[in-house]
Amino acid sequence: MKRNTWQREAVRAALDTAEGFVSAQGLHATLHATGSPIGLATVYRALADLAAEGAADSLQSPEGESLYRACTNDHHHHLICRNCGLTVEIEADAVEIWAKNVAAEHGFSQAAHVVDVFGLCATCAPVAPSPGRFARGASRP
Amino acid sequence: MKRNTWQREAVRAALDTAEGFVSAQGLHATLHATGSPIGLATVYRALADLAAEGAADSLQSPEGESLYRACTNDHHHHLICRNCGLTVEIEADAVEIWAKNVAAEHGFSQAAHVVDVFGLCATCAPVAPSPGRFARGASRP
DNA sequence: AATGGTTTTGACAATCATTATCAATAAGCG
DNA sequence: CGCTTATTGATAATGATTGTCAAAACCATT
Ligand SMILES: [Zn+2]
Ligand SMILES: [Zn+2]
Ligand SMILES: [Zn+2]
Ligand SMILES: [Zn+2]
Repeated sequence: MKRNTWQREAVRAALDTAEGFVSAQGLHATLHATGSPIGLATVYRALADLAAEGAADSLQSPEGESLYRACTNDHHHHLICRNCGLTVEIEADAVEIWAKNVAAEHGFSQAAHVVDVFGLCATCAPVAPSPGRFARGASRP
Repeated sequence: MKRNTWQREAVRAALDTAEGFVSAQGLHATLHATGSPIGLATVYRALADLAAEGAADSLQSPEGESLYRACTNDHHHHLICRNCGLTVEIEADAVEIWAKNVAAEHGFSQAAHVVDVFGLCATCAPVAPSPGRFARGASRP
């Protein structure tokens, strides 16, 4: 049976207040900064649970770090500024259908997909195009 | 000045012969198995260079490992069996257009995108019920 | 409220991919 | 052939994530 602990609530609350995607380490630091004595491993576990039960959305930064965000419970994707981390939720029914079809056409089942768009937001576009946190890994367009 | 070494050629050749995406560690193991004394760090560096100059395509497995593949120089995406690693190149003009549009609509520039579909291939579907390796990372479909 | 079986926590060690070091090597050039 | 300098590679270091396991917390039940 799944039990309710203040730790899990703390992580859920911290996720809700967080702006954009955050890492487990980042969330743990934030929680500590607000006085919470929660353990790092617990943050990892709570985030994994939240993602597994659909309460959190997760993706991997191009550097390989797992990032989490409170999920609105409906499937969507993200448009992420690689300089400042600004994240916009986007829906794309056409992509959903395409992904489902392309998997089926090749005999694949249990298909999931990774669809994320990285770019420079309107605010960051003018400034120096320094290779920020999200600078590596994406397929070249 | 960039120099030509047999190590870089070995990595390039190994990438060309590799089936589907391979990790740096995997390529290094393969090279060793064929008698090459190339160092692990060198494989990492060569792969990073190849990816940077567009000769290799890279993506991250749901487990966070960086995978590489010889790039055919034209933009495409991949349908990957999460059990055996079978990879199918897929093209999706609709997705390309969508990605470009959604970025523009939100004022994003220099947009790149990550679009990959993971699933179980026809061969692996009957024998792999465990969702283990994909429990984390990708957006839920 | 007290009990007790079970789950969860958390400090710490362990793992594992990747990167940094840095002396030794070798590519390219004249 | 020698020189300059990029490159290599053994190894240490890093850093995120996971495993361990005794102690603490949860919660149904008494
Ligand atoms: Zn921005
Ligand atoms: Zn989707
Ligand atoms: Zn397969
Ligand atoms: Zn594309």
